[in-house]
Amino acid sequence: MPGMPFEELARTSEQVAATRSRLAKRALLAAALGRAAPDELELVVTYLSGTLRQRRTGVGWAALTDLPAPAGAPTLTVTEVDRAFEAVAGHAGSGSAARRSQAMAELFGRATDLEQRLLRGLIFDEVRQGALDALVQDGVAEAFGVPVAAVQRAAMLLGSTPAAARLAREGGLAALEAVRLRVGQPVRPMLAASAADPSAALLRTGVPAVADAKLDGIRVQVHRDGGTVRLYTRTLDDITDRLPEVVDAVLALPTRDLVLDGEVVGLRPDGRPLPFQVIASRTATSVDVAAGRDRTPLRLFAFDLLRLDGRDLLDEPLEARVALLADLLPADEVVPRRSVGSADELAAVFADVVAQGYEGLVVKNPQAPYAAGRRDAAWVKVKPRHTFDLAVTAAEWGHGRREGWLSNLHLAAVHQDTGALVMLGKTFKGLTDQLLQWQTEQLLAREVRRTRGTVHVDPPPVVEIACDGVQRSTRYPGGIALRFARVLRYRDDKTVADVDTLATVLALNPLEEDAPGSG
DNA sequence: TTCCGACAGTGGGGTCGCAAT
DNA sequence: ATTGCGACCCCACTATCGGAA
Repeated sequence: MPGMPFEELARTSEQVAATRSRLAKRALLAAALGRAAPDELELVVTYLSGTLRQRRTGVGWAALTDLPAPAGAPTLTVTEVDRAFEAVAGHAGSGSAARRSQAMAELFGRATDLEQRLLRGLIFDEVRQGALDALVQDGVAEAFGVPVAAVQRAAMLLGSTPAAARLAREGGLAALEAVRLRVGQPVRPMLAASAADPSAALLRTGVPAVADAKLDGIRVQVHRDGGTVRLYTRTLDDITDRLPEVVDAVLALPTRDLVLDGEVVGLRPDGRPLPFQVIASRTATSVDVAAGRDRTPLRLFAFDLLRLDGRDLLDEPLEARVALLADLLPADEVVPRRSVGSADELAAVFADVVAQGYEGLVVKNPQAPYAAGRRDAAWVKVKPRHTFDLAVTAAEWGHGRREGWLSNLHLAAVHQDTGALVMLGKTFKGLTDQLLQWQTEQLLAREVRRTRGTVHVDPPPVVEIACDGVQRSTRYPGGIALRFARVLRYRDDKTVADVDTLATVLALNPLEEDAPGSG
């Protein structure tokens, strides 16, 4: 059994990239899926989604310098490519970078030019063919003659589109519909769309609505099976070992098995949430967890219940799941929430939670079942928006569809004492194509200096910037950086004399609290 | 015919673990 | 001991296609 040529996938990817029609992309994907051998289907699904099966390979750009020239003729199979990545992933750690480079050189040396391009795309997560997991699910549905919704649901419950594809091929619709939520098998989380303000959110969810306080922490999915608890992140990574205090809290619940969805945060003595950075530090490390737990204890705030003591709740309406959650958990282990019946009421709740230090609200349709993805916007998040006028001191050339345009702007405030410009971060968000073109012309006309990839300008134009807040930074001279900055508009009526000061930006969030445990 | 939901793309800052220096 | 790389946590926004209205 020779196996599917990798070249065939490379050619499919090239063709998918070449058309903008989604229907045409879907047809190309379906054709390739239909040609895959049974034991290679999951790999084909993975590669056509633009990803590798191995979550971490340890291979980055440093390991891909000095690659051999492309092979003249294709010989690689899909399975051989997977084996090569499995080998380097296997000795990421014990092996040396040199060993990984060597293995990659061997793989690339056997790949044609077209294949090398796909390999690079898979490694760097930039295949850019205009099709990712969602479109591949469409392709799976077409290839095996099943409804897309069934593929989506099975992929959600299995946490895997390749696994859903295998079921679709082997057992059709019946096999897909037989998939059930299993304790210990993380499911893809339901996501929220976003809205500019509370009333806009309410227009999408309808009235009445459930308004949950939005906590700025780490999303965690909890699975308990008797005495065993597992915790998973949004991308379904297992972080159980990093949060023993959360495990203990779940074990203390009067239940045999459950699956619930929530946010992990830490609280200050006054009950207000800790900054995101502090929480991220705790959840990102598995070294000396006990010390971290003592210094910064974290807590789970649940907001949804997917299963309780053998009973599947995914298809129950939110209000029923929420009621069961309230019965099961102490009030201080559930996200603060209110039921609201009007836009005025919601606006008041929004002001209230923001004043209490929460990130905002997630407004929810009480009738909606639990379903992965953003479909139908049953959940809508709203956050307060802060704005500043800042100086654009430089801009970086864009990539991909922004090739040839100055895209990523360097933003600076004015120091209130010295008058010097202090860089606070960058942004490329909020720009229309028209604005990209316009700003490229404007900035080039002000060019004073150029370094690799960056054009420096003077005098700096002024932009109105929105952001979610500020955070500590070791990267920027002011010691702070903007969080989620985006361009609202250029202010041609303003000059650098009108730019906001560092003190003004800092006033948004004084960051006066020290690291927990230090005082 | 127009509208709008879903999707992909373009990247941002911070933090950690680990290997190389 | 420090630095650089890779991975992954949080995330906003625009353009586009194609089905819905």
